[in-house]
Order: sequence, then structure tokens, then C-alpha cells
Amino acid sequence: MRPRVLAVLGPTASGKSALGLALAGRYGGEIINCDSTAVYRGFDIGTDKVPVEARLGIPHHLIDVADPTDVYTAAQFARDAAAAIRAIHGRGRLPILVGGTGFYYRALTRGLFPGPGADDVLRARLDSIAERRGVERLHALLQRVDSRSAARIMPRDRKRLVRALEVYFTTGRPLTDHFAQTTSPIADCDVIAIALRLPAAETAARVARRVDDQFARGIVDEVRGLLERGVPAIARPFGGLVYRQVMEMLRGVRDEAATRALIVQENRRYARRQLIWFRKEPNLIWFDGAGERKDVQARVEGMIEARNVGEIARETPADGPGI
RNA sequence: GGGGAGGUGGCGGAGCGGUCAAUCGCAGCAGACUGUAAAUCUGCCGCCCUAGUGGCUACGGAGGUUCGAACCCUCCCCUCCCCA
Repeated sequence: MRPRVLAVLGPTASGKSALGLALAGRYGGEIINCDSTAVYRGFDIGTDKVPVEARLGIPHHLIDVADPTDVYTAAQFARDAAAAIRAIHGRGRLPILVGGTGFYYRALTRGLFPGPGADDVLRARLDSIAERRGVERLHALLQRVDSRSAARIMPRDRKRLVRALEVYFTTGRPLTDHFAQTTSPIADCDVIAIALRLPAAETAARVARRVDDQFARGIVDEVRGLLERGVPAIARPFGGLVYRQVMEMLRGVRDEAATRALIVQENRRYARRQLIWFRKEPNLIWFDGAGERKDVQARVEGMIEARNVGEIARETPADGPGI
């Protein structure tokens, strides 16, 4: 039997963590975070990390594995997650990916081409071209060296233009040439992916509630504390949802009421983008309803049992912790 | 009561005789995504349809001037500010 991996995906505030925890408890699982911002230490409230006390003793991986000043990437995630999966399988337990970053999930399950990582010097040079002559300049440049990529990338999509040029200049081959070598680091595993889905209005209400909660729990103090501890304002995770808006509030861009409203709005938009991504993701098994609901969990468990996914745990009960 | 400013698409706000269904921003909707992805970017966005150098209704209301009006004139309605 091929090793199994479970995944709990879905838009923000859909109850992924609760479902992941329930499934881990039931099937002897360990959780692997699949959320791009939760990897950063110190960014807790805004990322809605499950507090250690609430983890029911279930191991959580890839949370708090990066310093705020690090630049954690999808490639790094794919490597780390694959390693975590192998380790968990080695313990005879079931790896459960939980998160909403579609790109990370794809990087893991379908792979990224084995090309070069970021070249900061080159990026700086390309960025300065964009700065001085306009982003379109990069597109024109790409058009000359890699017209296939130029056709795929919008003329003002700076990040993708920079990356495509970076790959070309560091390898001498167009980005699209590299794609053929793309393989998943967990190609030997069977991934059973569950995706949660909620009506937009429900997501909106849940997000509003969560934002109130984040402020009540001290998101503003968390940000202040990070800054006081010397985390630079340009640190990657400060650019993410919630943190970006709170940073702007602290800079006086808008007051707290407006900030809360904005965060709610941005969350709804983010949820929409996540759904667009996941809709395209093949082989997801969709469940309607929030992940903390017992009936939803029961439905998911029914599906899992029908597919015998939990078998990994049952086959090797020996080193299950206290079962 | 007197004086002043203004009423434009869901909101903010341009336009001040034709090329205006109306710049732009926001919100909304749809989408792209191969090492920054909670990021970055694209399209649509009055109504109708066979989706187009298509039809229709529109710029507070009613009239008027003009070949032609969101833009000019008259009256009315309504906001806001200042003085009483």
C-alpha cells in the first residue's frame, strides 16, 4: 500500500484547524501546517495559530520554523513538508496537511521545477530596472530571451517577470524549459485531500467574528512587541494579511475601526482567491460546512473510512502514544 | 430670514456644449498563478441582447435655448456652510 497523506484545505476561517485536530485524534495523525505565514515565529494571533495548549498533544509541524527576517518559500515548504511526511510515516502515523496556501499545497503535491532559488543580487538589479524604466521594461527584456514565458506573464506582473528573468540569467535556459523536470517530492504517496467550503455570507460572518477576537486577544500588542524586539517593518510576514493592515494603523494610515473593517474585507477577498485556487486543484473532496461541526467531521470520517485511509494508524498501533 | 457652496453610476469624485454610458479611485464580480503566494497580476463593472464602431434609459425634478446639453437659461425640490 502506498503511504497515505491526508490534507485539509479550504478558505480562511472555514474550520480547517478544528477538523485537522479531530482527524488527527481519531486516526493517529500528526499535523503539518500548510499555511505560508504560520511558519514564522512570533506571528501568532494574526495567523490564527492553534495555541500549544489547544493542540491536544498532537504534534504540529512547520509552525514557528522560520525567523521573521527569513524568507520562507514554497520550495522550502515542499522540502520541509516532504521530510516531515517521511518522518511521520516512519513513526507509523498519518500525516495531515492543514492549511489554506494553495501554492504551497501544489508545490508539495505536484512539485516545483528543480531550478535555482532566488538570486538577491540579480533581483536587486532587475528591480532597479523596473524602478527606473518601468516594469514593462522587464517584460520587453523577457520577450527577447524567453518569449514563451513572456506570453504567459502579464507585462506588469513584476514578481513573475523578475523570477522568469532570474531563471533565464542564472541557468541560460528559459523558465518553461525547466518545467518538464517538475516532480513532486511526495510522488510516492497517495494524497487524500479534503476541502471545506462555506457560503460566502457565512465566511464573511466568521471572518468578522475572528477579527474581533484577534483584536481582543491583542493583535496590536503582538505587532508592537515584534517591532520592539527589533523585527524590521519590512519583514516578510508583516506584508501579510492582518499584519499589513495593523502596521498601517500604527503608522496612522487609518483608525482602529477602519482597520478592523479593512481586515474583514481583505479576508473575504483572500477567501475568494483561495477558492479560485482550490477549485482548480484536481481531486479535492469537497465538504460543505465548517470544520468544527461534528456532522461535518462525521461525514469526513465516513469518507475516510470508506477509503481506508486510517489504516496506517491501525496497522501500527504499537507506537501510538497511549492508545 | 439674509449670504454662499453644491446635487453625476453602490460609494468617493472628475467632467462644464459635440468624439460621454460618462476620466479616476474604492467597493463588487470573474480569472491567472512552477522558489516573495496572507504575495503579485489581469479582465468586467447603467440596463438589454445575437456582446457589437449593437439597442435602450441616464448626470436631483420640470421646462427652455441649441443641429446637438451632465455641461447654458428659468422655475421647483433637496443638502451643506456662514450671518441672523
